[in-house]
Amino acid sequence: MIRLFDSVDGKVRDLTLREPGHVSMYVCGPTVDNLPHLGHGRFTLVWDVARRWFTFRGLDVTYVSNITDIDDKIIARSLEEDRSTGEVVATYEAQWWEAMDRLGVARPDEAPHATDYVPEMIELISEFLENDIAYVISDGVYFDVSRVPDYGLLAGQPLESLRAGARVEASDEKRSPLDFALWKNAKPGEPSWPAPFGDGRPGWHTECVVMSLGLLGEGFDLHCGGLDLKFPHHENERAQAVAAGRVFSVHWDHNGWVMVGKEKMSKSLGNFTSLTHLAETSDPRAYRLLVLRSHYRSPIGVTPATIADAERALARLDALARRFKLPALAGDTLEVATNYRWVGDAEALFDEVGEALDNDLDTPLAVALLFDALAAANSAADVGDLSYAKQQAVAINALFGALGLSLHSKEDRVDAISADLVTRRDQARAEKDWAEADRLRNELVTLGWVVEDSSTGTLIRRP
RNA sequence: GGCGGCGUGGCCGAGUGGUUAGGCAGGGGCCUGCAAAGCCCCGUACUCCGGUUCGAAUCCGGACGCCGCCUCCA
Repeated sequence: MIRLFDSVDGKVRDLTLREPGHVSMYVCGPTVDNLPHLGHGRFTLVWDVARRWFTFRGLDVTYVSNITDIDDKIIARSLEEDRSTGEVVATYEAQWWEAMDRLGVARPDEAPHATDYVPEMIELISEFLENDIAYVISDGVYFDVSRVPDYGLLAGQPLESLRAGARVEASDEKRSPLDFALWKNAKPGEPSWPAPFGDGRPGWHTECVVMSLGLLGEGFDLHCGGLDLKFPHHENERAQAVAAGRVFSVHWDHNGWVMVGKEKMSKSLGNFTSLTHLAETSDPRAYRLLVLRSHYRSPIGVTPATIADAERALARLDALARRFKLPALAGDTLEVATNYRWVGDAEALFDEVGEALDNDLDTPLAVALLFDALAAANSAADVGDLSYAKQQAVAINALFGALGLSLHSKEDRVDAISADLVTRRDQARAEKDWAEADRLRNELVTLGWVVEDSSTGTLIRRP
């Protein structure tokens, strides 16, 4: 049984499923108004890992994650870049998927776009207006949060204390500063859709309710996203579902921030590093390993230093893959445990790692166990127990694959000149001509190779 | 003001009331012609002050410091 933290009560509990054997999860996706940043990377990695693990365990996962393609920021961006919102969206959505591919984040089963659900949103808003749950003011339609008795459930505070601390000015026409826009009236030149309550565009909080319920149905299992979405975004989504008399997600969970120094990385602070930049300057797997090494709800610092640290750790994993000629796993296909044979200590390792991951996705413990196993595998191989070593190595590879981390064992293509140097070096070594052997090694190093000796002679690879 | 989180060895980062987290870096050793890769050993940490306890980094209380949410944000 998989246990997961629930943001509503702050407790870890069994992930109960609507349909046994099937997990329906909705992950709030990005607004494509700019390059994806490290914070996006974290949430996509965290929930990709969750999805992969559930799948590995044999659950049938339906993973839905939206693309917000209409929003104030997108409009602002189109003015800034002097091109249509459609072009802005196309550009940044393409960047988004490219970044996801580089991180090895598997594509969602469904990636709905907000603009494809406008009619459904209009229908919902109309329903709220009819029931006096929403009201019209000069700039649009607003949701009356006082109509939801347990508003504040996710915030962990009753409506009154939320209202007391509200930073938004209550001086406008809203009944409460916490009331939020369901529909924003179009200003000249802005993209808009016709609606009975005036041409305009949907507010952010409405799209996810409509899309999640539309694609996953009532009472879907898990709704997650970054911690910053917990309130007010998720609170407001839920409020709408409740007001509409629909059963919303049963389980909520949120991942922690990416920190920049002591501050949270965020759009408003403008302190973000793009995933595009990260991919250009490091092995994208390093970020995944970094994410795996900390708990998903803890804040993590993603800096050149921590990324480099992870890259060095990765080198040890890759060395294992080379040593045992392990196939690269993960990538687009989600691994499933039943495709492997778990016997002896491999089974024990799977049990231990599985227990860790089933317990609120304790990836740091899982990674620690896998590194222990790595040492054991190398150690066994060092003393000649190759069958045990290989068995462990295969299991380690499979389990990292289950978490979406692929170990690289691929051999680099060796050009004729380098191959010749290798041959000559092996010859020199056989003749114990160390001076010549070292000279040839230096030549290979100059050509950019890492040179290692093995029982079968000189091995070269790219760093 | 309300609500929530955090403070661990050089760095990153886990953690259960009492026996090793793990990674990176560093030191020593083994292996190696020398390296590289690999293996083994080492630091004996837990903001401070009280308390509970045979025993607390881990539970309780307090202090200090930091961060976040109550606008937009993954």
